[in-house]
Amino acid sequence: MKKTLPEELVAKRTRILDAAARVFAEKGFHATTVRDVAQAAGVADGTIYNYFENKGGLLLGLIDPMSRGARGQVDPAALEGLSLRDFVQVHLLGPLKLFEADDFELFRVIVSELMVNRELRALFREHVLTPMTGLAEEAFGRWAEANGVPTPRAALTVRVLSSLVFGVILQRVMGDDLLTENWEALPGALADLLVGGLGGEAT
Amino acid sequence: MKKTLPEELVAKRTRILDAAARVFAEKGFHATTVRDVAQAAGVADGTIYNYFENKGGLLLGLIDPMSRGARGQVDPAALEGLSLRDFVQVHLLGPLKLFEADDFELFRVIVSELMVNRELRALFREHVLTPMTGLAEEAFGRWAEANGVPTPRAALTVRVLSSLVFGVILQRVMGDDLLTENWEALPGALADLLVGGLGGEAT
Amino acid sequence: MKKTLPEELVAKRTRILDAAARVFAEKGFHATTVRDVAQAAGVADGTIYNYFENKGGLLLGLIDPMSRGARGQVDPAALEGLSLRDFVQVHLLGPLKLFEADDFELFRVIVSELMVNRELRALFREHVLTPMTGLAEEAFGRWAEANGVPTPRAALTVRVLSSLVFGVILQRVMGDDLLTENWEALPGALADLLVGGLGGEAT
Amino acid sequence: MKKTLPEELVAKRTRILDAAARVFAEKGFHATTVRDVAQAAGVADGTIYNYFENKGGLLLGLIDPMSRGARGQVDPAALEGLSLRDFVQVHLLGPLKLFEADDFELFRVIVSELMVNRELRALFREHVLTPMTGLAEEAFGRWAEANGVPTPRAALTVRVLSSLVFGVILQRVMGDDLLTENWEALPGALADLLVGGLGGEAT
DNA sequence: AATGAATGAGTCTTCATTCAT
DNA sequence: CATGAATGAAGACTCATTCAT
Repeated sequence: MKKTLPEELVAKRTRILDAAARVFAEKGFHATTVRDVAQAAGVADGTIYNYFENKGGLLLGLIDPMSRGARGQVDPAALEGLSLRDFVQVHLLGPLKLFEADDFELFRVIVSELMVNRELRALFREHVLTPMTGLAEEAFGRWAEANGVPTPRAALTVRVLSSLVFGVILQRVMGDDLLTENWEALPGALADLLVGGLGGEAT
Repeated sequence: MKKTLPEELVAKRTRILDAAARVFAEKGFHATTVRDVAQAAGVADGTIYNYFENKGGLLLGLIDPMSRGARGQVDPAALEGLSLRDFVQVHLLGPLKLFEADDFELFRVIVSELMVNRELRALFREHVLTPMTGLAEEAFGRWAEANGVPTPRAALTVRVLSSLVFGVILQRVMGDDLLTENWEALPGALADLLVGGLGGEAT
Repeated sequence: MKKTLPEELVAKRTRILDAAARVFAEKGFHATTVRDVAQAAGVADGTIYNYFENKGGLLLGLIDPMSRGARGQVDPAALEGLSLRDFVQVHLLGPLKLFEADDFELFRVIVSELMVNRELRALFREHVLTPMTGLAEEAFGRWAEANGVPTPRAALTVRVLSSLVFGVILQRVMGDDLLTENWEALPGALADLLVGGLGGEAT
Repeated sequence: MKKTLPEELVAKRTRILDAAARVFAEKGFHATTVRDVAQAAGVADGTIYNYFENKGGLLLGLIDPMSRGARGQVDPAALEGLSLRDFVQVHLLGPLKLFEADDFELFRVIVSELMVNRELRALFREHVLTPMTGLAEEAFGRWAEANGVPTPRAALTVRVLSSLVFGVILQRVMGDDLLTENWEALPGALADLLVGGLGGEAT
C-alpha cells in the first residue's frame, strides 16, 4: 500500500473547503487571501493548489456540497399526503434552512460572486438551481396528480416559490428587521398568503 | 475671479458616475480599475479623487440616483382607482423596470457588492429599500382604505411583493430561461397568481 | 506646461534600461528580480511597469540601443580605399568591439535569452542582425566594385564574417584562454587567415 | 537477495536524461519543471533526485553523452589521406551534425544555459570543448606532418574552424534564411572559402 | 529505490492612492 | 481643480526540493 489513502486526501480537501467556507463567510471572497484559507485549514499555501485549480476553485468547490444539501432537502414520498398549504410551506422551508446555518454569511459570499462570476453562475445553475427547480416541479406535479388538482402553470408556480425564497433571504440579509423578527413564522405566513391569495382569507 | 461654476462640477461628477456605472456594469466592481473609470469619463486618474473619497465612493455615489429612480416610480394618486390585481402589477412592474435598463448588469454589480459591503448596504437600505418599502406600504394602506378592504398584514404583503421582485430578477440574472422568455408577461402572471392564490383560478 | 517633460521620461526610461543592462549582465536575466532592476535604477518596483510591459520588455528594450550601436559601427565612405585584408579586419573589429564593453557580460545574457525567447529573437534579427548583415553586404559590394574585384558569393562571405565574429566571441565567453590572451591581435590574424586562405601565405 | 542490477539503474538514469533532453529542447530549461521531466520519463518527481543532485544536474548530465558524441565524430586514421579542403570539410561537418539531430533545439538550450551558468560552462569546456579542440589540433598536426605542410598557427586555425561552426549554427538558429536554405552545401562552400581564401579561387 | 503530497520561499504584477507641477 | 507619474503594499501562484511511507 504505497499510495496515500484517497480518504485522507478527500478529508484534507474537505478540511480546506470547510476552512474556505468559514473564512469566506467571515471576510468575503475578495478580502480573503489564499493564505487565510491555508492557515485556517492548517496547511501550507501551496497545498491549496494541490487540491484546487486556483482561488476561484475554492468557490466552485463550495457549490457541490451545497447541491447535495439542496437535493437532500425533499422527500418526494412524504409530500403526497400534504395539503397545498403544507406542500408550499415545506418547499419554502427547505431552501430557507439551507443557508440559515451560518446566519446567511455564506449565502452572501456565494451570491456576491454569482452575480459577477460567469463560471460560478453556470456551475451553480447546473448543480443547484436546475436540480432544485426540477425536483420541485416534479414534486408539485406528483402532488397535483395525487390530489386531483389541475396544475396549469406548474413551472411558473415553482419559480414563484424559489424567487420568493431568494428574495426573502436577500431582504433579510439586507437587514430588514421585520423579516428578521418574524423569521420563524415566515414560511407559514408566506404559505398562507400564497395559497389563499392576497385578496383572500388565509388560515 | 472666475470660479468654476458648481454646475460644471456637478456635471463632471455626474459624468464620472455615469462612466462608473457603465464600466462597473460591464466588468464588475472589482475587475474595474479606477483608471478604467477615469478613461471612460475622459478625466485623469487623480481627478476621480477630487469628487469621490475612494473607489468605493463611486459605488456609493451610484446609490443616490438609483433612489431617485425608485421614488419616481410610483404616483400615489393614480393608484387609488386600481383593482387589487392592477395595484399589485404596478408594484411589480416598477422595480422590475428600474434595473432592466442595461440588462440587469448594474443590478449584478450592486447586489454583488451589497452582499459584502456593509457601508453600501446601509446606504442602500436607507436610500432605496426603506423608502421603497415605505412608499409601497403607504400606497397599499391608502388603497385599502379607499377600497374598503382590511389590510391585516400590509407590511408582510409588501415584503412579499418586493421579495418576489428581487427573487425574480435574481433568478433571471442567474440565467433562468423560462423567466427570460416570458419576461414581458411576467408581472401580469405574477399579479394573477398572487391575488388569486395558488389554489384558485386567476383571471 | 503641465505635462512632465518627455525628456525626463525618456531619461528615466534610459536610466531603467541602463540599470537593467547592468544588473542583467551581473546576475543573468532569470536570476535578476524586477526589484533588483528597480533598486539599481533608483525607482519603485511599480515604476518599471510604467515604462515596460513586463520583465521581458526590459530585455527587448535593450535591443534597440544595441542596434544603434551596430549601425554606427561602419562608415561606408571610408571603406572603399581599403585593401581586402583591411576591409575584412574592419568588419571583424566592429562587432567585436560592440560587446567588449562590459567584458561580454551583456552578450552572455542576450544570447542566453535569444536562444530561448522567440520574440526577442525576432526583434534582434530585425533590428540588429539583418541591418548589420545588410550593411556589410552593401559595403562589400561597393568595395568590390570600387576595386574591380568579382564577388561571386558576397552573401556567403558576409555570413562567414559574422559567423566568425559570433563564434569567436562565443568561444571566448566559454573561457578559451588562447583567444583571451591573443584578443587584440585576433582581428588581424583572422583577416590574414581569411584572405589568404588556410593553405596559403597571408598578406 | 535481489539487488536491483546497476544496469537497470543506469537505464533509468538514461531514460530520465533522454526525457530531460526532449523536454528541455521543447520548452527550454527554465520553462521546464522537474515534474515535466519526471512525467516525460514516466517516474515520480522525487525519483529524479535519486539520480541527480538537482534540476541543474540534469543539464550537467546532458553534457557527458554529448562529449561522447563529439569524440566519436573523428577517426584520426582516416584523415591523413585527405586533401586540406576535405580535411577542413570533415571538421566542419562533424560538429554541425552533432546538433542537427533535433533541429538544434537542444543546442539552443545548452548554449542558453552555458552563457549564464558557470558550472555548466566549466563542465562543457572540460568534457566537450577542450577534447574537441585537442583532437582537432592533434589531427591537424598529424595531417600536416603526413602531408609535409608547415602549420604555423595550428591552434588558431582550429579555433577558426570551431568558431565558424558555432557561429554558423548560431546564425541559423537565429533564423538566417540563407543559411537554412543552403545548409547542405554549406560545409563544402565554407571549406572552399577557408582553404582558398576570400581573395582567391576555390576548388 | 520509488513515490507524490506537502512545503513555503520567492516573484511578478496590479492598482488604489498620493502629490508635485 | 486637473493631471498622470510615482509609489509600494499586497497577493496569487509556481515549483524545486524534501521526506514519510
